[in-house]
Amino acid sequence: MLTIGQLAAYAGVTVRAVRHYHQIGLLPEPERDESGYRRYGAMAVVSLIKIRTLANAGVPLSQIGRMLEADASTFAEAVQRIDRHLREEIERLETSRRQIAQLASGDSLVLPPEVVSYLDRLREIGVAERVVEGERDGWILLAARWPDHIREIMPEKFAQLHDPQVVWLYRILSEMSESDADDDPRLEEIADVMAAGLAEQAQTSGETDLDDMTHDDLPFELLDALALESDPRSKRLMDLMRERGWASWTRMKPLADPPGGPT
Amino acid sequence: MLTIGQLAAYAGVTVRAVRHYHQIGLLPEPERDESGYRRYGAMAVVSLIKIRTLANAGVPLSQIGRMLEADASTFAEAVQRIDRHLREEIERLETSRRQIAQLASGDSLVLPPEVVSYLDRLREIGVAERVVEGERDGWILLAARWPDHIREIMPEKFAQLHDPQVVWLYRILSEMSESDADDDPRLEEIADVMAAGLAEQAQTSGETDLDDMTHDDLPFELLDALALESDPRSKRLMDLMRERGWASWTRMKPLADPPGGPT
DNA sequence: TGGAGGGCTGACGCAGCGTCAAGGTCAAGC
DNA sequence: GCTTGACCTTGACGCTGCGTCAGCCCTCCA
Repeated sequence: MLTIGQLAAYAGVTVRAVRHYHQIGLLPEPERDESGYRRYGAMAVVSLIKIRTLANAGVPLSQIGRMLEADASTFAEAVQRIDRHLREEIERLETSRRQIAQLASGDSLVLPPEVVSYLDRLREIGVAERVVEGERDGWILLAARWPDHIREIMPEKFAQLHDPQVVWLYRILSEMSESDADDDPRLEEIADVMAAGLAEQAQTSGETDLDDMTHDDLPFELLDALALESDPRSKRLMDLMRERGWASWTRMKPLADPPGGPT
Repeated sequence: MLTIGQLAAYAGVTVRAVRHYHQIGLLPEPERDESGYRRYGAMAVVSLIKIRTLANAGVPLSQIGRMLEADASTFAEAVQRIDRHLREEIERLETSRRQIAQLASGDSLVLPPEVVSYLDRLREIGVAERVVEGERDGWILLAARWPDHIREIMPEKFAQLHDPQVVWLYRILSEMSESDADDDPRLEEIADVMAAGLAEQAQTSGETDLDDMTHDDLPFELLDALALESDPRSKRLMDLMRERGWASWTRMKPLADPPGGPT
C-alpha cells in the first residue's frame, strides 16, 4: 500500500494536488492506517493518472468527476468537445506567435503584412521615422476595427505612392516633424494639396469597401485624437481642412454629404 | 475622447479588465472629466492592444509592464523567450490531444500503441474482458514509470503468445474470471506452469532492459496490490508462487538472487 | 534516543479578472 | 421637467487550482 507521497510521485503530481482532489471529491478518500495516514491501492494510481490526463487537456476539475462516471458514449462525446477545444487553443497560440513576431519586428502588432510592407516602403523613400510611427499607430487602430477590410484597401495606398503630390506630402511632413515650431507657413499649402487629392480620390474610387468603413466614425475620431496628441500643429491643419470643406484629413469624406452622395 | 466602455470595446476587452490594469499600474490612469469619468486618448488604445497581444501570448501581467518599458534588444530577447514558451505549450497540447484520443479509444491513456495492439491481440484470441482490463491497468502503471523502456519489451510479449502454455494460461484465467469461486483447484496447476515459464525466460533472456526496471520494486508492488484488489484469488496464487521460489508472478525475478546472478 | 523526513489539518495567498451592490451621470423621449 | 435606460464610479467578495506557511504527530534509521 502506498502513502500519499508515493502515490503523488508515481503519478507525477504534488501531494497538495492529491489532497485537493480529495477535498473537492474528485478522488475518493482512501482508508487510513492506525496512525491516521492515508493508504492507497493501485486503483488510485490509475484514477489519478486519468484525472491528470484530462486536467492537462484543459478540462476543469469540476467536470472531470462527471466525465469519469459517465457511460462510454457520453464520454466519447465529451472527448470530442475537448479535442475541438484543444485544436482551437492550438490555433489561438499559433496566431499569438505570429502577432508577437510582428511586435518584435518593430512594426507593432496585429498589422497585416501588406501594411508592414507599406511602412517599409515609406522608410525607403525617405519618410521620417516619426511620421512612419504616426502612420503605424493609425493603421493599428484601423486594423483593430476592420481586420479583413484593411488588406483590401492596401493596393490603392501603394498606388498612391506613384503620385508625386503624395510623395511631396510625405516629404514635407517629414521635414516638419524634425523641427518643432509651433506653427508653419507651409501648412496652408499642405491643406490645399490634401484637399485636391481627396477630391480627386472621391471622383475615381466610387463605391468601394470604404463605404463599409465610413459608416463608423469612431476610428476616425480616434485618428484625429492620436494626431493631436502626437503634434500640436495637427490642430491647425484640421482647421484648415475644415475651411476647405473636409472633415479633417484622416477621414476621406466631406463635412456634409453632397446630395445623392454616399450616406 | 473615449469613455472606458468605448476604449474597452475598441480593444476587445471588458471594462473590468481595463480597470484592473489601472489598479496594478499596467495602464496609466487617464485624466477625469468634470463628472469624474475617465477619458482616454488614442495612445491608450494602442497601449491596450499591446498589453492584450502580450497577455494573449501568456505573458503574466506583472511582466508586461517591464517589457513595454524595456529597450529594443531586451524586448527582442523577451519575445524570443515568449515564442519558445508558446512552441512548448503547443507541443504540450498536441501531446494532450494524442493522450485523450487514446483515452477515448477505451484503452486508457499514456499507453504506447504497441501495448494497445497487444491488448487487441489478447481479445482476438479470446481472453476475457476482465483479464484484458487487468493487463491494461498493469501496463498503465508500468508505462507511467518507464515510458521509454516499455516499447522495447513488447516484441518479446508478442512472441510469447506463440507459446501454447502462455495461451493456455490466459484461457484458464479467463474462465476463472467468469466464475467467482473463493478458491479453485486449478490454481496449483497454474502456479506450476508460471514457475516453469519464468525459469525458462530467466535462462534465455539474459541481460535485457529488464535489468533497468527491476532495480525499482515499487511498480511491481503496485501490480501485486492491483491484482489483490481486483480478485481475492490472487492472494492464494501469490502464496503458491512464493512456495515455488518466485516473488509473486508479476515480477520476473526469484525471491533470492542466485549467486552470480543479476543484482 | 534523537533527528530527519515524512504525514496530518487548517488557513491564507496568488492571478486575472467576473460579478454583485449601491450609488451618480448622460442623452433621449414625453 | 421628469422618467428611463444605458453608462460611469468605488468597494468588496468569488472563482480555479493549487503553493506555501504553521503547528503538530508519526516513522524510520543510525
